[in-house]
Amino acid sequence: MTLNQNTFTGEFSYSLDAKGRVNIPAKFRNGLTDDNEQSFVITRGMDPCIWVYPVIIWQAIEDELRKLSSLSRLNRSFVRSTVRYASTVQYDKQGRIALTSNLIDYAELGKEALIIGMVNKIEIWNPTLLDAADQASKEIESSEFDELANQIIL
Amino acid sequence: MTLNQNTFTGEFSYSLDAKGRVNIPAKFRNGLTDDNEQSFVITRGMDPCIWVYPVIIWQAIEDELRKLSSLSRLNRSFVRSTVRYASTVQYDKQGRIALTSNLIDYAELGKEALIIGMVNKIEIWNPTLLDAADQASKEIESSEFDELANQIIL
DNA sequence: ATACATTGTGGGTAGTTGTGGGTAATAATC
DNA sequence: GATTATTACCCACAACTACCCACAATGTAT
Repeated sequence: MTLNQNTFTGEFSYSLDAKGRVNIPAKFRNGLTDDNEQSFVITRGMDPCIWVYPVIIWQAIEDELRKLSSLSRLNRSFVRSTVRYASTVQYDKQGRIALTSNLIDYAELGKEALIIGMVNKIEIWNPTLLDAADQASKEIESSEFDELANQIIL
Repeated sequence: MTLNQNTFTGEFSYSLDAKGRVNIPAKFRNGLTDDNEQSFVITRGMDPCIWVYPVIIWQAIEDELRKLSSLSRLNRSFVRSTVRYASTVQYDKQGRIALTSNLIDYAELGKEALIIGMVNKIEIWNPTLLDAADQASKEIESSEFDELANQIIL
């Protein structure tokens, strides 16, 4: 089955082990192109979660960042904040990646972890925090969602 | 018979088996173009039912979502809510797809399932819930239907 | 009306996937 | 340099999923 490559959808409930490892769902691993060499870049998300990019996709982001002039203070600050917590990880023979303690703290991860496909990247959430985020957005966004939904035909 | 491809109409009453599989009506399978590789994307409907898209149609949606920048909180939230429950499934040699327990719960499916063609997608309903939805809409919509009917030539 | 093909339903089996933990190699600390 | 902590690699089990075969009911053609 040749679907879109390096593309992720769906939600999975997995667990962090004592060593801070999480499984990458088999469906996601199988969708990875070979040039990624079983590797992802993990970094802080803009929400309180961990973002996981295929290295190939991440390289494109790096290229964009490279174009931003360091003369601007805003640019420097933006580049720093996106790159600062990023590291490359390769999954082991069981399909797991090791998260850094820094990122685990940031996303407030306990034993449970929700893994969510976000098209071009993956998010790792503390289920409780995601619920809270869902609630918060539900009230605000329903009308704005309608507007977006009008642009994209479901 | 060469009707419109990837297009679905009609209602079928099928059953879920113990493993959570449903048959896709033969008429729907035969209408699928080959580039779908016998596969659909299943996800939450906006009503309490399951939406089933031919992968080709879904890929167009994904491409739209990919264009939305993750810098906007609204966009992140929108992408997450659309993609979160979506997964690709391929039907087996008997023409069945396996539903996820998540979606079965959401649509409150028991043994009976109503499968309804919705032109560019398919809906899977709990018959009881569909009756209820029918009742609820009957009262409200008849006048609004008239308005829509003026835009679309039947 | 009969024979044949197709379609829907059920279940068994083998392979895959998630999870836990053990051991060796590397790095950090005193 | 010795000891401890951390990281990477390997193996093992249990749960789940995908694949296969079988049968019954329905529809179609001769």
